[in-house]
Amino acid sequence: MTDTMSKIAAGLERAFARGGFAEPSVETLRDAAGVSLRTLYKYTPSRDDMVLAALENRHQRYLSHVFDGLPDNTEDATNAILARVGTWMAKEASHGCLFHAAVAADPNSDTLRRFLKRHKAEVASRAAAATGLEVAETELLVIVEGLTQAWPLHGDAAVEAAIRLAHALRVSLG
Amino acid sequence: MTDTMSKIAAGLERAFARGGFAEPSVETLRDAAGVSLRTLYKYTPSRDDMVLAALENRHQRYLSHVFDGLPDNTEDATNAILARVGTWMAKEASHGCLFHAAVAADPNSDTLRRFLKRHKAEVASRAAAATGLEVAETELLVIVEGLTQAWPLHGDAAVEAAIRLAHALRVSLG
DNA sequence: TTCGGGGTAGAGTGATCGCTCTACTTGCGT
DNA sequence: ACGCAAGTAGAGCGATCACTCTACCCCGAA
Repeated sequence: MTDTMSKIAAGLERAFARGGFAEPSVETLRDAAGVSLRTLYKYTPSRDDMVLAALENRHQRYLSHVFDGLPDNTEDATNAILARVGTWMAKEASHGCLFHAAVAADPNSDTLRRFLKRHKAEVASRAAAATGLEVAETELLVIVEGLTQAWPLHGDAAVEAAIRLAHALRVSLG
Repeated sequence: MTDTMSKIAAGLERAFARGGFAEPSVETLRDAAGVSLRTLYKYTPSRDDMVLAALENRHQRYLSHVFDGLPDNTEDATNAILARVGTWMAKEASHGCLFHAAVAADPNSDTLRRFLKRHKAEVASRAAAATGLEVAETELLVIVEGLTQAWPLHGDAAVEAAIRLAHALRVSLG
């Protein structure tokens, strides 16, 4: 990945996160990317490609933020993951999950739906491994997704509720 | 609400549910509503009003589907609510929550954000009352939201995971 | 010194969009 | 019988959109 490409991807992610996927015109995206229209189209030959580039950037940054350097103890790791999802929402995603937003804006795109599925599957699998809750991966996904959607409405109270839910789940598994 | 208005609202809801909020043109919406362009604009004077009319219709139908005629026993009611969310997803919302989709398509609209908040607050409050879990309303919202988001990825396995989570929550509350 | 790859600036194009307007029809109360 | 409210059909308008194209600049290697 060239320097120009990563600069473009970061700018596109910022623009779509701010304005959603429907509204920003290609000119707005160009300004956010900080390159000329010709260069933007060279690296991302259509607006749809710009969306994909932004999501790829988002995917890597999200995984990094939530899963890098977790504590070894599985219960500590569980609480850390949920708290980090909260800080991610606060700093980056006050409007909600960007992948769901992309699918919502164009629900009939198979490419976007596959991208969403891949992203969530990797999140769930990494969370299951770090928390030691592999036998309840779907429950874990429900908690993380629920927290992501409830955070815009309840803020940190949603984080605490998610942590209590995860604790109850762990207890119920013995 | 006149006959024409409810026919329009039902058609608009169908059109936005199928195509998302960004893509369908007003001509497509007119076809879905089954009226002339002039009549459509008489009842919903702008495309934004068409979105609001569709969401209002959705709100009523969703509450009806999930909460009408629940069993009295709180544990049965809990399972029934989560199962009904699953059947709702299967029949009506295979692309995800329509309210989140609307906000995602236009994340800077205060009107839409307020609408989303009102909808989710009413869902959470009705769920808390029916399940007897008023002290854990936020946890309940996390479960319902998590189920809604996880269903497109895992189908009925998400419903079962949500039911297990709700059970663990009830046990942990004593 | 020259030349080519990779960048900028920005005008232009055809299509599509939200929305309005004119002209006509239909059904009902008096 | 008549008038009016409420509907249909669809052409037209101005703005905006995604995308292309021309013309130019800069810099490092041969």
